[in-house]
This record gives sequence, structure tokens and C-alpha cells, in this order.
Amino acid sequence: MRADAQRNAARLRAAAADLFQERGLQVSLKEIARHAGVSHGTLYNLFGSREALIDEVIADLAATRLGDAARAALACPDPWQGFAGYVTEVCELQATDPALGDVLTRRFPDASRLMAVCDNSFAAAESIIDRARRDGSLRPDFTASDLLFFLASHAPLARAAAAAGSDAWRRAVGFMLDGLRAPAGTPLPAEPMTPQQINHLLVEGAAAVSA
Amino acid sequence: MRADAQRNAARLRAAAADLFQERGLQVSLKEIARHAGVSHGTLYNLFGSREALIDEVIADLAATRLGDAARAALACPDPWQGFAGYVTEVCELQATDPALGDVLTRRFPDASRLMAVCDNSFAAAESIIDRARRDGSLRPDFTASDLLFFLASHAPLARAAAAAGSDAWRRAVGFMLDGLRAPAGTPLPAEPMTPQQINHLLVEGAAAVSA
DNA sequence: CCGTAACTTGACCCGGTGGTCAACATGTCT
DNA sequence: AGACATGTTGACCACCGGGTCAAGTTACGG
Repeated sequence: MRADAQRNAARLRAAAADLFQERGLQVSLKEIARHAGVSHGTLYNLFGSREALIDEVIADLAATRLGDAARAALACPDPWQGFAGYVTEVCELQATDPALGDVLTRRFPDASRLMAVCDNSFAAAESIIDRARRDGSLRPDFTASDLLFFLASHAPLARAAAAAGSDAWRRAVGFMLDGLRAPAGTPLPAEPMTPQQINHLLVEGAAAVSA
Repeated sequence: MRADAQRNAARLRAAAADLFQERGLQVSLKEIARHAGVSHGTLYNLFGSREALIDEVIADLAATRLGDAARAALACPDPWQGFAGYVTEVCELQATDPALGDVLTRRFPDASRLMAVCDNSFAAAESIIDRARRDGSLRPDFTASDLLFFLASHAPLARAAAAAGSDAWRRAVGFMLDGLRAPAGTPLPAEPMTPQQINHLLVEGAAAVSA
């Protein structure tokens, strides 16, 4: 790879990281290129697709952020505290960082590293949930799919509220958590989605455009 | 108004109703015109804007659906049952009818009749909430803004899940409701949004395109 | 210092959106 | 039936998105 290509790739990565974190993963590629001071042809030349760019720019970041949160949760002596803290922390990431919000809300099948991060994250969530359920503090009918559903629905509003300077999303999380404490309140009227179902949902861009 | 113009307006209204309920309030106006077998110029001529069309087509429908739900809630002898039933019913509307989902999720300032419906609905929700709070069954720190926040975040995922043939959104509603029973579980870590704040949020299209 | 391979560029394609308007058609009233 | 108002049409505008590629530029090894 020639030196100038490397430079351009670096610039594009930087611009992409900026814009992704500022406005979400769906910013136009031409705008990223513009922001990087480079022709959009170069972007396509160097990365080929939005998903590849996302994979290079966001996967690591997501892995560390989500990994940290999960590790902290499992390190917490009280399983419920660990669980509740995890949920809150992830929601905070959603409110704070549009890119991470989209990572939880959408799915990009061609971003293989990111997909791996998501899978790991899901597995970690299962551990955290499991621990709290076994502990008897989390209601036994709550599943990781339910968490993902909640996170996916929560992301856009949390982001918007935070952008508007409000913390109100914390209230929604609070209500939810209070509903999750054992013993189960009301029996649930439906089956959870399977991970495949929810995955499919997010690939389609469920929460997006609401279209 | 000439007879043919009336005919065309009726066709356009019908097409708009169809497409709105099938795909949400953001379907392209040209597509509605196409679907009505009429030039898009005619649509602009007769209605002028998307919001005017929405106002004519959706406002009544929304008024009756939401009004029915609210009336049923207030008629329910048990305030908590009334509240829980109301929330569930509205969520069901969101899952079932993309147009109504959007009504709860977005705001169209130029659709004056629809805006009135929204305001009435908000007021009705306040009554329902108030009654359940006074009854002691609903936690006292829950506000109508919190409900609106929940509904707005819930709509897109509920719609997508329902479209995928899943009832899983009912679980989310169930968790939430269990978190709302008095006595308040955990003290809330933030102020609710004011109606103005949340309105502004929805006008901006917060939940949309997650953009 | 020069030739070549690597790279960049921006015009261009496609399809989509909202929106306007001159030219044309048609209903309607006398 | 005729004439005018009322409506309709679809080409056209500007903008956006993703994506391609011939032509021009630039880095780099010999």
C-alpha cells in the first residue's frame, strides 16, 4: 500500500469515527469523504462498503466499551447490582454515543468483526442475566432477548433526549429495572423472540426510519 | 369544487389511508398518487402538503381509536386495570397499525387537527394516570411524559416485531407495567421531560430513521 | 530521473425524494 | 353548443443517496 493511500485511509477512518459518533452509523459516505478532504471515489476504493468502514472504525471501540461494562457487571459482588449497573451503563452509552446506540439497535451482517462483538456481547449479557436470576434477584422469566429488545427500542429516544439535554431516559430505565426484580410480577403474555428473530429484526433496520 | 376534483381527492384519501396504515406516515407522496391512479401534481394541488393529507386521513381515525381506549380505561372500575389496559391497548395499536404508531412517535405541527388529537390524548392519559396514582396502585412518581416516552420508544420495535409475527413486545410492556406498580421501587435518578421538551423531541423525528 | 504501477479524482450513472408550473383537458354554467 | 373557470398532467427543477470508472496524477523502485 502506497504511503498516500495509507494517509487517506487514516484520514477516512478518523472522519468516519467522528461522524459516526456524532450522528450515527448511517451518515452518508460522501459526507465522510468530504469531511476527510478526499474524493468519495477514494473511500470506495479503500473500503468498498459502509459496513467495511464501520467494521474497521467501530468494532474495537464497541468491543472495549461493551466489554468493560460486562466485565464490571460480572465483577460486581451483588448480581443484581451488576445487572442493573450493566443495563444502565449500556443505556448511557446509547444516550451518549450515537454510534454505539446504532450498534445495539441495528445489525450489519457484512461487518464480521462487529458481528462477533455483538455475539460476544449477547453472550456476556446472558451470563450477567443468568447470574442475577440464579441469585434470585432478577425475575426468572427475563431473557437476554428481552434485554436486547429493550435496548433496541430505547436507543433512539435516549439519544434524542440526551441531545436535548434531558436525562429522562434514566427514568425509563428505572421503571424497567423495577419491573425486573424478582419475584415476577405478572406472568408474561408472550414468548420471547429467539436470538435469530431479533437479529433478523435488527438487520432489517427495525428501529430505523420506522419504515 | 369540480366533480372530478372531488373524485380525485377521495381516491387520494383512500390511497393515503391504505399506504399510511400499511407502511407508516412517511410513505412518499408520489407513491400515494401513483397508487391512487393520479398525477402527483394533483396531490399537491388538492392537499398541498403531507401534513394536510395526514390531517385529513388520520386525525379522525386516531381520535376514535385513542378516544375509545381512553374511555374504556376510565370506565374500568379498577384504576390499575384501567391504566394497564390502556397502555396495552395503545401498544397494540402501535404494533398493529404503523400509522397510529407514527402518531404516537412523531409530531406534525402543521397537522392541526391531529395535534389536537394528540393533546386530548395526552390529557386523557393524565387522567388515567392520575386516577391510578390516587388509587395507590400506580407509583406516584410516574407521569404522562414518562408514558409518552415509553410509547415513543416502543413503537418502532413493536411494529417490527409484529410484522415478523412475534408478540414479544407484550413482554416489554409487561416488564414495564410491573415496574410501575406502587410502591415506587427505586427512586428515580432524573426529572421527567416537560411536555414541551418531549413534543420538541417528537417533532424533530427522534425515533425516526434513528438518524 | 524516469517509467510504471498504484492511486485519486470528479464527472457520471441510477433511483429516489419533495416541489413547481406551463400547457393542456374537462367540467359546468349560461 | 360555446366559453371560461377549474383541474390535471408530466416534464422539469434541485437535492440526496449509493456506486462506477476513464482519465489524470503521484509515489516509488530501479
